[in-house]
Amino acid sequence: MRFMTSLRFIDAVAREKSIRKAAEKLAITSTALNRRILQVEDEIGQPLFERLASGVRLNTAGEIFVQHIRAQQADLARVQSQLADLSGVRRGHVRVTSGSETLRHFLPDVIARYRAEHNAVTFDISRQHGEAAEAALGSLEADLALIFEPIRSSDFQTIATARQAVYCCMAETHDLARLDVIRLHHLIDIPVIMPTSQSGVRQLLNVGLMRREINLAMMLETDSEEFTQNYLQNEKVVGFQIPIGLAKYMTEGRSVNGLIARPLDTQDIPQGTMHIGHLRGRVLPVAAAKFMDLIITELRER
Amino acid sequence: MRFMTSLRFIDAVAREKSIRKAAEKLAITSTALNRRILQVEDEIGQPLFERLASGVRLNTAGEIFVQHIRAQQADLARVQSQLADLSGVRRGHVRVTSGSETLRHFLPDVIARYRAEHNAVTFDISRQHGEAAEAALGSLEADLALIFEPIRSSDFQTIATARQAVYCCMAETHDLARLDVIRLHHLIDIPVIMPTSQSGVRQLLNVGLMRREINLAMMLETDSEEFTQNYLQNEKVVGFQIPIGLAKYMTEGRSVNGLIARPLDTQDIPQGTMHIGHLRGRVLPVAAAKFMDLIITELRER
DNA sequence: TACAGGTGATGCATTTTTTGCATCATTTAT
DNA sequence: ATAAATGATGCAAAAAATGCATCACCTGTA
Repeated sequence: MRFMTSLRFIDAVAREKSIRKAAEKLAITSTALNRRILQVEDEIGQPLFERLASGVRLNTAGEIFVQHIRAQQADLARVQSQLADLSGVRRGHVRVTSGSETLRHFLPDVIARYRAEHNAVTFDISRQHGEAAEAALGSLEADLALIFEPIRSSDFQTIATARQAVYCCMAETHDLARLDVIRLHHLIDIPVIMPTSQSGVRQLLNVGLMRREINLAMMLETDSEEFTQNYLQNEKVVGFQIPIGLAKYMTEGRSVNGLIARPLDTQDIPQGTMHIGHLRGRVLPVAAAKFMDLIITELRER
Repeated sequence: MRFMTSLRFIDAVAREKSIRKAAEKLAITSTALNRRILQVEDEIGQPLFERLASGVRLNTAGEIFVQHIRAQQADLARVQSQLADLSGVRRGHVRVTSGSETLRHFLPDVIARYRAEHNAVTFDISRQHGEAAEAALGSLEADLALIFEPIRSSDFQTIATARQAVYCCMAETHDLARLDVIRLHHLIDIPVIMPTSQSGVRQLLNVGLMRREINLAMMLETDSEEFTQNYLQNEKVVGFQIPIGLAKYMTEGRSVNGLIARPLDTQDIPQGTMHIGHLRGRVLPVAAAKFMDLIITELRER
């Protein structure tokens, strides 16, 4: 898009905080880039960047203007998606940001199902915890976010939610596997793997542990679902997960790959809410909107 | 704004429905304009215009794209206004569309008051009846609309309303001037000037007349407030107006320029509502938003 | 304190893009 | 049939964008 060039360049400089670095990324000389910026600043009637010895930084006007640029880019993407849609091509690009919970089973499933019908649609999945995910929506780097507790910003517009209880996850040979529902006191002196403190699951756990004044034998803290699941197969420890992060049927008590899931009693650990939504006030591209519809449908079936 | 040139050109062609005509208005040759359009169509990947022998016309893709262009232009205007505002200049441009009711006293008053404080703000006032006013908001040709009954589109976001009774307006020497409140049957056989049927006042009148099965002696139908007011001074006829369209103090029974206003009994003619609002989902430029605040304040005082 | 390594800005020649003229192929109204 | 519109296109001229070399400046380091 020729007519977006100058704006795209400004966005790049704002991100790199340096004209020369941005120029390199954009594969042009710093001279050309510098002059484009000077020209736009001239047209706007005021500088957008502060010039520092170490590079440049957006000033207040620049912040406002770059936000406009990003909104414009996002809207252009929506328009292109809509145009592709009406030409019957079903092209498009969807940018999703999510906590780690959905990355293992849920999102791969949903995306595969979506692409089975619209194989010209491409995806961008970024893994970010709640706050960062909301920021990504705000700076228009992502279209959709799946956030598990809590929602901080009022700029996040929730489209659908799903209540999720916390499950304990362990080898099927684990002593606790015999219980149908696990109480917190069962976990005393049992080694556990904890999610990191940014995660929603961890925050729910903290609430319950605090209230009951229970300390768990935390043997390891990680934000990697992959590590946790694999480790559980090797040693008799307990991990935590919500249904959306578990393989299908595990919530029904079946074991998968030697692992089994048991719910924590909701008297001990409250249920959390998974939020699916986007930036308030945005009109999503067709592809993103349709993908969100599918997510919501799938979510209801879980 | 160089980076808006191509988009501005396309908008112009869409409005003129002809490349050559648009080129003339834009003070360039049709060749240059034609090629810019071809270039954008090429980048978009599909045509935006249908080529007819009599000119061009937007196709579906074009409609979508032009709507995007106008949204961009409006948002850029908002950004510029915001930038001017933070530089302390208080520059800006406000485009208001309104029925005729407010053009005689209300808007001139409010604008004068606003410009007394912010004299670098310029205005654009267009007179349009309800439906057309809403369309102007939709195509982003106007920022604000003042509409007196009824609101048709759900895209219109009402920010404030004011109830307005219908008044009879006549020479102070008119027989009916002696009454404090006028009933519909008083008007039988009295010559009246009616607003045109698009106007909200006329529609309120129609409702009451229909219900009471009364026919008025309509001597003239006009959409010109100016004509009506001037004519009332020459002949003993009755015109209709709402308070916002009257000079101050006329609703209190005082005469102004030999004319006097008397309310129609609300049992006969229901009160109407004046709506002030903008296109749903729009973020208004600073100047427009502040001007709307002033309108609302003034409205409450009437 | 001097200096090396980084930053953005600028003059000038070169390349790329845009524009205008002349003209073509079509369609519509007379 | 013909005249008068329309948008498209080849080609040369004008304008704009780019790249190179270099300047002026700041910062951290020896």
